Amino acid sequence: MSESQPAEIKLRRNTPQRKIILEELCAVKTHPTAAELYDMVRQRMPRVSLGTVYRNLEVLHEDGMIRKLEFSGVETRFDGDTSDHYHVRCSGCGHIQDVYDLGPGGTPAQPTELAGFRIEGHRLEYFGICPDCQTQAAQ
Amino acid sequence: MSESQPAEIKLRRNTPQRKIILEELCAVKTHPTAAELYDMVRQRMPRVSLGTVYRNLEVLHEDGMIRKLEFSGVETRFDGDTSDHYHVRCSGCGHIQDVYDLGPGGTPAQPTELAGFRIEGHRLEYFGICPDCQTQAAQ
DNA sequence: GTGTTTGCAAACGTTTTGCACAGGT
DNA sequence: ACCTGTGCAAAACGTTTGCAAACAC
Repeated sequence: MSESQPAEIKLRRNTPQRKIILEELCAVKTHPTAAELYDMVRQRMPRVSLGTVYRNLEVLHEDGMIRKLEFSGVETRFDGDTSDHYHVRCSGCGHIQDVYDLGPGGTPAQPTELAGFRIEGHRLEYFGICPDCQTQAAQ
Repeated sequence: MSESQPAEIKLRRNTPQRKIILEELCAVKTHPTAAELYDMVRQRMPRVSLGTVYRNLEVLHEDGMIRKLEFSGVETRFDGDTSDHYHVRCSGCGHIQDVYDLGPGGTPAQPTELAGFRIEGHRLEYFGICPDCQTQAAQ
């Protein structure tokens, strides 16, 4: 309800769980799912729960510490690299690769090759606040 | 496994269920979820099942009759309009609006306004076949 | 007749949640 | 002391699937 622009900073306790989850995520160049991260964290902290991993990933995302890769149709993956880049996903094995350079123009106009991938297509989706919700928020 | 380029046409039986599902989807300019479509179809065919709706939406999508809007993080929505266009999704209410013109350049470079929406961001994701899977497929 | 499609219900995998307790500040 | 964060387990959610019967061709 009270989602303001600068995303009011919430008070956070600095728990070892959150610290380890972030460390593990930042330590890899893969883009693990919550379950994969859960396995990684469990090696250092055996009694951690999957719910905690989910809750902390959400918190870290809210605070802009990590990126959430909600690739359509498949499980969410997470990225400790918050720098500006895009992703290619393999339709075959699901592997996700970082893309830092979209090539000349930087348009979505379908490149045929990207980071060695044979590109089949792309998805460009915008999100924002619709006219109705803007009106409602103004009150 | 055998996903060839021209997508070999499968033999389809022309069932009333499939016909009605397609009709209902094409009749609206909204982008209904499978469950919403299920409700719509049920008014004309009370005994239809949700599984049938899902199966037929998949079939219609395979055959290129409809578009699947796998907006990240939320349930899949469907679009009877197969023409080339993009979508904006409202972060507030979830409403999805068609966008036929991305504006000058047609780049993802964040427009601040689109179809009356105040744009907060965009997501551009590519999909294709990774080098490893290409090698594997070549054999 | 044959093989696809259906309705039904149960299963699936991911994510979220309720709860009582532990622990950071 | 307060109140956020935790582990645990169960629930919720959207979607898929197994099956026997029904139906299109």
